[in-house]
Amino acid sequence: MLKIYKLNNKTLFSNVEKERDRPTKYGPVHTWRKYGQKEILGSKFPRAYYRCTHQKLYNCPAKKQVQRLNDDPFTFRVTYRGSHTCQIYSTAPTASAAAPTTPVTTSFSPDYGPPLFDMADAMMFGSSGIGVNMDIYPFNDPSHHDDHCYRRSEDGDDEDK
DNA sequence: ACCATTTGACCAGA
DNA sequence: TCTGGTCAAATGGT
Repeated sequence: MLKIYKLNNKTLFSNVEKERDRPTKYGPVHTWRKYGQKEILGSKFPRAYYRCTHQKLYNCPAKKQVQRLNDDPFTFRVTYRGSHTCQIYSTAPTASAAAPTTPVTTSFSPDYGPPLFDMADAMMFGSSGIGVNMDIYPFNDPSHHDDHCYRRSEDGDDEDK
């Protein structure tokens, strides 16, 4: 699953930050823990690696990586890998044991609010010059074909060494 | 004190 | 061996 996010200056960064852990009416939001960052050949900006915060509790394999574009520093590619075994995206059997207090009633609907907290992570890539005030414009990128930089982006939970 | 981030090291695949 | 992905100790924030 690949998403493209774009920044604009409207929303305060602090707002984005607060959005991070706040559950919405759509259900609890997934939170990510950063576990690595790498310089990528041919990319001006490093790529950051995240995984589900509650991996330990739920054994959730969900991961994502955030890559800022070379030509457009306001645009980020966020590649999601794996599927959550916890909470709303859950399709895995272990979800029942995983979400004791969280009824999995909400499905991932198109009108699900933009995961702003993603940008909080993304903006940490040397946002110098951009300023603190920005807004986020996430949108799916169905017509994205050049996956040469990426391995499979389907949720089939590819190789996990 | 607990938990997330940082950062270089380490590892595996091409 | 090079590159991308992950680990884990140290660090910082709450």
